[in-house]
This record gives sequence, C-alpha cells and structure tokens, in this order.
Amino acid sequence: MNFQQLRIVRETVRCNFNLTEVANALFTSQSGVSKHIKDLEEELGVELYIRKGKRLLGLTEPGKELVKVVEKILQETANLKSIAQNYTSQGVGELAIATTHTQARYSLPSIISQFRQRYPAVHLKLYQSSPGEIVQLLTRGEVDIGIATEGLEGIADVAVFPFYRWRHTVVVPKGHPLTRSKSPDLHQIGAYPIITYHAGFTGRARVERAFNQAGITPDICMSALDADVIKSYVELELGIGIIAPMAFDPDRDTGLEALETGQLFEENVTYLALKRGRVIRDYVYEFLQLCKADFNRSTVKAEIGL
Amino acid sequence: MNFQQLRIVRETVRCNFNLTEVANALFTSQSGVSKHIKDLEEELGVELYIRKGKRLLGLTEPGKELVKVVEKILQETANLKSIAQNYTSQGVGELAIATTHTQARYSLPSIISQFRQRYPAVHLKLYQSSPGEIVQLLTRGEVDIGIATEGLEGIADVAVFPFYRWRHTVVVPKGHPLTRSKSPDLHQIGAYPIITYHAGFTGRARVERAFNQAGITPDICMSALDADVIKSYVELELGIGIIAPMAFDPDRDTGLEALETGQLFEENVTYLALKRGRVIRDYVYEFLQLCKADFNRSTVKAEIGL
DNA sequence: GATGCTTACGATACCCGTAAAGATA
DNA sequence: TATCTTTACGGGTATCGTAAGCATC
Repeated sequence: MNFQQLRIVRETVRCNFNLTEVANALFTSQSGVSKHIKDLEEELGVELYIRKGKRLLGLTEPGKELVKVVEKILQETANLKSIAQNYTSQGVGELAIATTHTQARYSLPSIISQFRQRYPAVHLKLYQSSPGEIVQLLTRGEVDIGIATEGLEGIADVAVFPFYRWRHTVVVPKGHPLTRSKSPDLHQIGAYPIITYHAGFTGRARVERAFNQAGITPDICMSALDADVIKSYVELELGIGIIAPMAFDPDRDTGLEALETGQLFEENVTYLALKRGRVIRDYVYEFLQLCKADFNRSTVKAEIGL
Repeated sequence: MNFQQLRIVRETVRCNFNLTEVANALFTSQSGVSKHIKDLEEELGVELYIRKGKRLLGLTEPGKELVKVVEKILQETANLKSIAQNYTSQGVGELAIATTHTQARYSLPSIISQFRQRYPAVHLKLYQSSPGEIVQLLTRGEVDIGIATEGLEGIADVAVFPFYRWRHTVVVPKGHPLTRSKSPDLHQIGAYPIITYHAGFTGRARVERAFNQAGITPDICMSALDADVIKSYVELELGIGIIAPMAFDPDRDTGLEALETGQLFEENVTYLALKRGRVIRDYVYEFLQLCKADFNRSTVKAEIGL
C-alpha cells in the first residue's frame, strides 16, 4: 500500500470513477491508475468498485467504508505538512477562501486588507463560488475557509460559525413612489416587479418566505447572482431591488435609494465554515479573529475536532 | 513521504530513539532507517529529533506534534486492513487479548471456550502481562482487548468498560483457627501473616486500603503474581491468603477453606479495555458480548470513537 | 467511431542492504 | 573499545509512461 494508491482511490470518487480523468487530475497515466487500483484491491482482498465490464460504476459496500478511512489518512498527511509549515514558515503560505460574491465584494475587503498588512507573505486565493461549490471546495480540502449565508449548515464534515447577521433591504431608483411612504410594508413592495438574488444565494429563500407568509406572490421579474448586477437593472427602472444591506453604499450608488424596511424580512446569518479534522495554519486563526474579535482559537479547534 | 518513513518515526519513539533497534523491529537496515528519517525531515522542512552529535535523544516540539498525527495515520491504515478483512474473511483471523493471570486462569476460560466453538478459525493470542504491559500492548495496537482490574483507567487512548465486580476473599488452611469465627473482621485477619498479590496487581491496593482504614498494619509476609502461587504457600501454612474469589474452587482446592468475609474489602472492578480509534474485527464484538451480554456494539463503537 | 480500461514493455527512479568511516559513550 | 549513526555505492525492484489491444457507449 502506498499514498499514490490512496490518492487515486480518493480521486476516483471525485471524478465519478472516470480513470482517465483521475489520471489527469493527479498528473499521471491512466495505465498507472488502473494498475494501482488493481494492486490495492489485491492487497486488501476486496473489490472496491462495482464494475460493468471494464468500466467502473461506483463503490461496493466495503469500498464505501474504506474510502472514508482513505480520506482520513490523506487528510492527516496534509495535516502533517500544515503542522510542519506552522513551525518552519510562520506567516508564509497560502490562505484559500471560498465565498459568494456578496462577501467577496462587500464584507471581506476591509478584513482582507487588514490581513494582508499583517501577513504580507501569505498568498491569498479567493474563490468566488456558489454555496454548493463552496461546500465541495471545503470538503475536498482545497480551501481553508468557506463563507456564505446559505448551504453551509448540516454538512457532516463542515463546522460552521456565525459570522454576522443582517436583513435584506429594498433599493429603488431615486424618486421612486415608494420613497414617499415612511416605512413601506410587504404589500406595497410586492406591488412592484422585483429584482433579487438567484435561488440558493444570499438568503433568497428568506425573501420568498417573507412574501409567502404575508400571502403575497411577488413578481420576481429578474434574478441575478450579485447585487452589482441587480443594482444596475434597478437603476434602469426594470424593477425594485431586494439585496443585502452590505451591498448598498449611498455615496457610490447615487442613482438609488434604500428604503427603511425595518424587520420586514427574516434575519440572515452569514457563516464562516471550516473543514472538520483539517489542521489550518496559524494565520488562518488570525484571519478568523479579524472577522470576529471574539473568535477563540481553542474553541474553534474543539469544534473542528482537533 | 511514504509509509515506511512513518513506521520508522513511530518506531523511534517506541525504541527510545535507538535507530539500530528500530531497524531490527522493522526488519530493515540501520542505514535505511537513517536515510528515511533524513528524507522525511527534509520533506517536512522540520527537525523532528533533538540530536546530540549523531545520537537522537528525543522529539522536538514539532516532532511531538507530528508523531501524534503519524500514529493516527498508521492506525487508520491498520483499520483499512481490518475493515477489508471483516468483509473477506468473516470469522477468520486473530483475536489478541492481553490480561493478567487472574483473568486468564479463572474468568476467561469458559468465555474463550464458547468463543472457540463459535469461531474455530480465529487464532487466539493470549498475552499474560502486568497492567502496565497491557496498556502498552493496547496502545501499540498489538492486542484487541485488554482485561485487568488495575491500571487501565485514565489512559487517553484507551476506552474501558466494566466487566464484572468482585471483592477479595480470605483463604486459610483447612482447620485454621479463623474458620471457627462466623465472620472474622480485619483485626482478626490482620493478626496472621498474609500472602497476597504484588503491588499493582489484582486489586492489591484495595486490600491495603481496607487495613489502613481500620488502623491496622498487616504483616504481608509474601506477595506473588498469581493466586495459584499464593494458594500453594497458604497450604504450606506460611500465612493466610487474600485472593480474588474467582481463584478459589472448593472442589479443587481441597486443602483450603474460604472465609465468609462479606464486605470487608472494597469492591474491585475488572475492566475490558479497547484502543480508541482502532477498528476491530466483527468477532471481537462477539467476544465482548460473550463477556457481558448487554454489551452493545454501537455504544462500544461510539465509546472508542468510531 | 469515440471514449475508456487493461495489458505489455522498456526506462527511470527509488528503496534497500552491504560496507566503510566517523562519532559517541 | 564497543556501540551507534552517517555516508557512499551497487543491486534489485517498483513505479511510471508509452503504446497497443480491447471493451463499452
């Protein structure tokens, strides 16, 4: 048994059992991949894969159980390297963050600029992704931190920590009729076509829920991934926007106004997420503390199982 | 990085950093050991060992941290094999138990004979050891189960389960004066020279505690590892014996009598111990259930962290 | 016919073990 | 001096990649 064999097994799952793809992902040859799998199965005395002729279709029962252990082993070998680097290269390395547009554009810049000042030798890698992709990047161990408002909770290998809380706000073109009412309610808002986030992004579900509970079927005439796009179309008077408040800046967004919507919408929680069992570099803990001063290193460690 | 390197690192700790010994333990050459260590340190960029000239003396701080992870990795690779064998070779394999004389001789035979009937193809390996050795065998992963009354609690990587409870009994030569009193107390018993277990074995500490609390300094004229030896000397009238009740059989030990000592001594708990994180074969769970019918496989698994 | 897996084979690199030299107690 | 570690070097083996053959879709 060797590490290459284990890497290959892990990769087969990630590549949907396409060995050619596995070989490419691991920068090696198909033939080697094929042989390694055969060798490992022989050594363990178990067929790991369900086969149909020459094609692999999925994992057998023992295969499923074994892959879990294989992932643990590979995770721990990655941890060996992280631990070593924490000693040898303090403040040097990479910080990979996967997050949504909203965070990348509006909530992280100030934190990241602080972090860069403190750790100029840490290379920052910012993935901008959907919540689903963020989970995948996290569980694959390709990023250190995931940040999103949706889709991070309830994943077995992912630990989440509340980052901050917020409620959606309504933005309208300057001079829009709604600006005349002191604090418009959902019925008044629902009377206009609405532009907001795609389903599964940035608390979109909570926007819909608010209308549903008020018995209103809103006319969501457009949806977009990010507030920049939404704001552009609101300025073009195609509808009114419902966006995260972080995304509205009265100084910059001069063509728009934000309404006083109070608690019309449910509260959203934006989470920071870490992979359980993954050792992270010291500066990652520092980054977390920049996000939220009361982040305690030892409680974070306990939460992710270290 | 490869598994041999990790095995070597683990073994250096076990062999007190004597690389020659490591090489012998792993059936390889010193030179290879030396080189592997060097290579691994180079790859991780960290000195794992404190050196004095050419000799290794111990682990550095990063070394200590890394060895923990190395042990995890190697444990999980062993688990891979166990899991595979649970599928391929049901009821075939090895069951290694480390226990003290008392258990091996008196409490286990009936269980083991039942087990052998059920799993004739499982090779039994019975280590008879001191509690300290039992802990070592367990943590090194050389045995599946440890059984003892002493020294198993409070070890980080070892989970313990109460097996059964018992109190020491007093055995005397037939016709001994003490047999005349209905239920002798500690003062009466302490008047005679006593033969019992070595310190650290089979609840010896509780025997002493009982006398101490009664303000008596007993004359422990002999101590031995096991009840067979103790009983022999009691028969020779060198003293009276204080032994585990399992070790007295009125039919066989015809030269002796057991006194009615009621609750003179504190209760002892004999524990079954498993190594945390170690996957054990299905038949090991069956063995545990033979020991105690209410052993629940899933609670055991949870307790050992699987 | 295009894609994907296996087998065969040759080149390479890695790992091991012997042996010699140097260091430590 | 005896024990222990390092370094150097040669032999063997395992791994890798190319290429050909075959199965699957």
